[in-house]
Amino acid sequence: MTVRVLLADDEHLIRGALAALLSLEDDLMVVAEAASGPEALAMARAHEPDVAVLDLQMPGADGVKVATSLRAELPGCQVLIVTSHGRPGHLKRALAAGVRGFVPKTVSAQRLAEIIRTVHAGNRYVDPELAADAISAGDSPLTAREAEVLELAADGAPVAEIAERAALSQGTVRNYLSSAVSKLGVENRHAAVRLARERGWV
Amino acid sequence: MTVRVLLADDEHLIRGALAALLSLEDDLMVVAEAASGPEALAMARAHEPDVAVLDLQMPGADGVKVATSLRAELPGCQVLIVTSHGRPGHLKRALAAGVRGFVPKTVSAQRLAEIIRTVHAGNRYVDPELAADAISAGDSPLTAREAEVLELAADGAPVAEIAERAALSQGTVRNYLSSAVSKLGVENRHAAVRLARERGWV
DNA sequence: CACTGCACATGACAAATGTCAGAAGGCCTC
DNA sequence: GAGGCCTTCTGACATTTGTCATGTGCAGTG
Repeated sequence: MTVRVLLADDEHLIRGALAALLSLEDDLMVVAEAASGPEALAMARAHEPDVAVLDLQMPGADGVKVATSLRAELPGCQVLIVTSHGRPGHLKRALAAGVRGFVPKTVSAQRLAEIIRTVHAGNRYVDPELAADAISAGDSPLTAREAEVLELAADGAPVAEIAERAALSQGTVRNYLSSAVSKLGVENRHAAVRLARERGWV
Repeated sequence: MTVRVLLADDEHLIRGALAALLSLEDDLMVVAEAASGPEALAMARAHEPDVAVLDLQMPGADGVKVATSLRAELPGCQVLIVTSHGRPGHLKRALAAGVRGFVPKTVSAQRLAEIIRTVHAGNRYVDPELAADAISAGDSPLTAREAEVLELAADGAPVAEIAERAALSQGTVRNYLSSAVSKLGVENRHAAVRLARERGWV
């Protein structure tokens, strides 16, 4: 019984190479490839794969978003996320979206093939190191608004702009920013943004 | 006549897949693989490849640094850089370091194989799109100090800290920051940092 | 040699930001 | 229903920035 696989990654080089390698496995068959989030969805609808191997960062819609949609449209399709930069928060989001596997690109193709089988069998697989990171990073100490404001502050926008975009008063924005900064124990909001990014909290 | 290739990329999955694909070509032989900058150098010394295919972002030392060292130690080895995120400035730095080829990971393995041959033959190859970006991005308008200060400002450090680390007075730091901001035509230093990053000027 | 551009500085002012106290309404929980 | 936490606001204050004018010294260039 062969496992029908959908491969989505925006880097042609990697996608092609991966497809070739996975095809060497007798029980795996790459039935579709995609280079963007929306394309991955379309391909999934057209080919109904057993397992979707998605890159976390893709143009259009990221792996987690695609996974969420897939979950709703093709419940029989298991999702496995592959990523280069494993931020702890992403793992949490991915798991919440019903993703069954989460691995860094540092694994070998051999291992990936095994993991695809694991996931296809209905089991979960999370890279132990990423899992450890996620646990040690813990939950976000930020409230919903704090995170929202921090996100709007991400591109260096002044408070006035953040306030406008969030439909809040400037004072409120500064308060949220201030409390986020103190919760994260950093110097200023820009460092806060970076830290929250690293931890995957925004 | 076969081309002896060194492959360096920190992502095992990609490296392995690439090695497999390139090995399908009759005239290419992957003689060594590395997962970090220093390792790439060591492997190059040991195996003296004809062409080194380096990922731009690797732990230890990035592709351009490795290229610089290789240039000095193994003049016969041509360097080809492969990257996911092609920032215009990187291309310039790479070319200055004597790199013969620069391509994004969105090319196919087929194309990559051709480009390896091109580079091995002593010719240069730069992805047209990246080249266009680099040209349109132009040269950095920043002076050496401005760039230096901007870099120190990158992690959201306050002026006082930047001043200390650069051994400058706070006023001077603010002046540099201010002139960088106005040269880049952005709102504040944080946006300046982001823009300079994007353009590869820092 | 005068001119230009860069490095570096000071001082002063305006604007943005960070911090704090306080206060009101909403929601949840014991 | 009292207490706790979140959201939202205001006002006041200290600190940090951004901006500008202005100065010196040094290197390179026509």
